[in-house]
This record gives sequence, structure tokens and C-alpha cells, in this order.
Amino acid sequence: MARANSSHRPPGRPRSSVDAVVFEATLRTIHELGYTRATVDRIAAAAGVAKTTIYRRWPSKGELITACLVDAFGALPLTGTDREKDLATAIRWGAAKIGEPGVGAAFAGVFTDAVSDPALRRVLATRLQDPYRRALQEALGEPENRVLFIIDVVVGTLLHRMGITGEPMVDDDVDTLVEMVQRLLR
Amino acid sequence: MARANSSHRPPGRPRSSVDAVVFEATLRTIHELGYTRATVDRIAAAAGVAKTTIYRRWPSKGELITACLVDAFGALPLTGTDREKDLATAIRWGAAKIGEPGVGAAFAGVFTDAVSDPALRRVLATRLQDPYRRALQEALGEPENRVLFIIDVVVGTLLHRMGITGEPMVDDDVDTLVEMVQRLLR
DNA sequence: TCGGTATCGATACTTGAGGTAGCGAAATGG
DNA sequence: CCATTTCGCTACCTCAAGTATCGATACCGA
Repeated sequence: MARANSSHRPPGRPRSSVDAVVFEATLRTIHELGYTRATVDRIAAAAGVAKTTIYRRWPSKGELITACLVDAFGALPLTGTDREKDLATAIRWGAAKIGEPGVGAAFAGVFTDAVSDPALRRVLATRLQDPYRRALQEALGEPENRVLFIIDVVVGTLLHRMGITGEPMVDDDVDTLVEMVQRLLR
Repeated sequence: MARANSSHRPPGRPRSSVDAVVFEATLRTIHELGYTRATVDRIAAAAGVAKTTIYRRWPSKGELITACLVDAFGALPLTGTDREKDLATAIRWGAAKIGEPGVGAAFAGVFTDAVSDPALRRVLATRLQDPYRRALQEALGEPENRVLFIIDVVVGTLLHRMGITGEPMVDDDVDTLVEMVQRLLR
């Protein structure tokens, strides 16, 4: 069995550290041109990198966007002690992240691509949905199907608004969303 | 100013009445292959019609799908006398329609195309969203922004579930959705 | 210092989908 | 019979995802 030796460097030229630059260029390009016109060619150009370099690191546009979103969303800031507060935090956190330039459009775009692409759907579920679903299950102490329902409501609503208006949801409506979903915990 | 004379037939060969056949073929193809692989070529073949005939009637794939959805959804069956009941009816009606074969996938697909296509977004808003928004405003007696919020929640949630699982929402969750949104009327 | 190896940018290519152009044939009304 | 329009058909254009290849380059170990 091969030993996992983190201090061992693989042979050959090491990869240049441009992942963060590519992520930033991806969101910026999507923000400026929209998801469809944000082609891999344009993203590569915006990052100052060859298209082949993109495909060497992420096997498809969908996986690039997914990795970009995982990087952009980061970790949910939950306390684990106050269920109502944690749910409100999660909703407001999601609304804020989806409102960041390019994030909402990227999310909506990759999500819809996934509808017709089972492989991408698995990647999206594993890398993006599962971590937050588990964190919420633990913090809220609710069964999986209930947490999945809440995720459908919150993410679906926020993305639908973003897709219709092109603008993030206003705070008043986020407040309504928070109150509405919080009742499910009582 | 040209007079609108509905009894006057325009000259030339009349269009063959295949709209319904094309709509049926569109939903069936999307149901069988998914939105992305349901190309206009394949839809035309499934309808037994030339691709150019499709483009003679609908200027783009997005407009074809929109017309198809307008035809599939039809009119909301509201009473106009019982607000709570009408809201529940609207939600269950929407859930049932989105669950019909091909409808949910078509809706999700054209919706996401619209995110990056302002012209299509206008078509979708005018032909699909506005009629139901107005009908709900009248039946519920709620202001426009409140009705728009409800539409975001209901449609967003149903489409998100459909996109994630590929299956329509189960009745129990639809019930929860109904109760959750009904509280907004009180 | 010099191979071995893997990444780099660049270019060219394949595949597939949306959409258009132009044709002769067919269907209507006058 | 003639003008007009739609029909199916074929060929085509544009653009985007993804692949293949090549010389150049960066790192490691001997």
C-alpha cells in the first residue's frame, strides 16, 4: 500500500499557483458577461492563462465552476448552540454569498447544466450540497429530509429571484424568508 | 391604420396545424433526453416536421419552449372568494404541472437560459409570469411585491427540488410548502 | 551539470448545437 | 392560372466545449 507522504514532491515541473487567479477571473467574467458568454476561452484570457491549463486542472467547465463556488462559499459560520439563530445565520449568509458579483449567476448556471448532466449533478451534490446539509443537520438537529426541504426553499428562492431580476434579494425579503423558514423548527 | 379584420384570410398557403404536435414532441423529447440534449433538430424529428418549420413559427429555442410551457400550464383554477384556498390551489396546481413529464425540466432549462439572455427573460416574464402574477394579485388581494415573493418561493423551491432529484416533490413536502406560504397571508 | 518528468503557452482541430439561406414543391385564394 | 405563402430539404455559418500536439520551461535527483 502506497504511503501518503505529504513531504514527497512528485517529479516534473510543479503547477504554477494560479488557482485563485482563475477563480477570481471566472467570477469576474461571469459577472461581466453572464454565464453563457463566459466561455472557457474568455475565462482563460481574463486569468492570463492558456485554456489548456484550465482543462489540465478541471476536467470540464462545470467542475471549474463548482470548484470556484466551493472556494467562494467557504464554511458556514454556525454556533451549534442556538438553532433559530443558526438557521437565520445560514439563510442570511447564503443570501449574501449569492449576492456577491458573479456568484449567483455561476450557481444558477452550473445548477441548470447539472439538470441534464448526471455526472455534474453528483459533483455538485458531493462537493457543494452535502457539506452544508451535514453542517445544518448537526446544528439544527433536524432529520435529513427536513434539512433538504429547507435547502430547497432557501436556495431555490434566492436563485429564482436572482435569475428573474438579475439582482440579489433585498433585505426585507430575506427577513421574511428567515421568519418563514424559522417556523418550521417550532 | 390597418384594420384588424379577423375574418380576412391572408394570401398564400396556410400553415399546417402542427403546433400541438410540436408542443407534445418538445415535452416528450425533453422528458426522454433532458433539456440540453433535446435539440431543435431532435424535436423537429420527433414531431415529424422540418427544423425550418419550427424556426418559421418560433424565432428561437427559448421562445419555442416558452410557448410550449404557456400551452402546458394553461389557466390557474382560482375561485376568487377564498384567499387561503386559492393560494393552496395555486401551489398544488403548480407542483402538479411541474411534475408532469418534461414540464419541470423544460421550465428549469429555459429559465436558466434566460439568466444570460435579457430578451428571453422579457418573453418569459411577459408571457408566463405576468398572467399568473396578476391572477394571484387579484385573487389574494396582496401587493405586487408580496405576490412576487410568493412566486419566488413556490416556483424556486419546486424547480430546485426537480433539478436536484429529477423527481417531482412528494405530497408531504408540498403540504409543508402550502402551510408555510399560507402563513404569509395572516 | 545533466537527464527525467510534468507543466507551461500556443495553435490547430473535432464535435455538436443554434440559427440562416435558398431551393423546388405544394396549398390556398382570386 | 397566377400570386403568395408555407412546406421539406440540404447546405451552410457561428460559436463553444473539449482534445491533441509541440517546443519551451521548471523542478528533482544523480
